[in-house]
Amino acid sequence: MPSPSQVALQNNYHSLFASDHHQEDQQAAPICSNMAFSNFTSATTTFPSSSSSLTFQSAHNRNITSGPTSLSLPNTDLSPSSPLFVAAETLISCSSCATAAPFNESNINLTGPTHMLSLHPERTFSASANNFWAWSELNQRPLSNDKLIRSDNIGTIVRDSDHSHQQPPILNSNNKLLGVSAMKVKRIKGRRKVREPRFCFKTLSDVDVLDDGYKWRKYGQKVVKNTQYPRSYYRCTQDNCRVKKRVERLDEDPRMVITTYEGRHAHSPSRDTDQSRAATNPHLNDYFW
DNA sequence: CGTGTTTGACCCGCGC
DNA sequence: GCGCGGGTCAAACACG
Repeated sequence: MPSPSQVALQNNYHSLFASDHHQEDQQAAPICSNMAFSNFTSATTTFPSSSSSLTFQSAHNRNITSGPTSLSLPNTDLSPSSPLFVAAETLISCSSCATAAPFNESNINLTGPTHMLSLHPERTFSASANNFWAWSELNQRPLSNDKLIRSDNIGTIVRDSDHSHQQPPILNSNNKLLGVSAMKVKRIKGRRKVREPRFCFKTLSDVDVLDDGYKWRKYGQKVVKNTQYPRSYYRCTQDNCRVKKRVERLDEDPRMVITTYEGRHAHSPSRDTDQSRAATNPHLNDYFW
């Protein structure tokens, strides 16, 4: 019996990143004959036609629930020129060919610096080893991480510290979708300290805290200025693991939950969760972080 | 009693 | 230097 949060995840999960800026380098990998996926660097997603729509399904939907519950994104959200980010465990299906498949290394051919979003080190789609954070090499527009966070209150994806010399990509102009930003730096007693990498995603969910396989302890809640919904702060309960996450609802669409992870887990997801997940669907871990 | 949440106070970076 | 505001702390509380 899945927990309420798991049910919500099964029913509603989709993870999506996109931004408005156009880039010239195009790299699309077909999943079915009339559907393609592009990574952030290519910044161009190909659709069968201007009137078609894409449907995102989670692996959980497909394998656990009796019928697929999915979210059809309106065409206005995904213009052919918008880059598209999909979490590694997300299934993508095409409205016109009725097929769905999880993104993975075998059915998608990705090249370039970074593509899909996953917190799982073994599921790195990046060309740079062990960097499983989404980032872009192409965008040179200077914008600090702080400004990005404060301008939209959504959160950011932050590059791996190994690449902190590069300039951050940008959110789109509508604050509707997400982008990638630079490392934020914090100092301890005058010494420069590198901030942990960040990764955030937007999820359609009834519950605020999604079951991501890790155990979290809430350590704070804050009402952020000019926002309707409070932001909650969580820390991983594992000893010696300093991963944190923030959870907040989107003002413009309260159905959406913005989850921002900071840091990398130094351990596997909690065993209990893994077992319950594996019992329900033996292939689920193939798609999960 | 152990574990997790709540919440007001505090810290600190940033902009002016 | 000062004020603002996001992030964190920690005591009190809730719950199994």
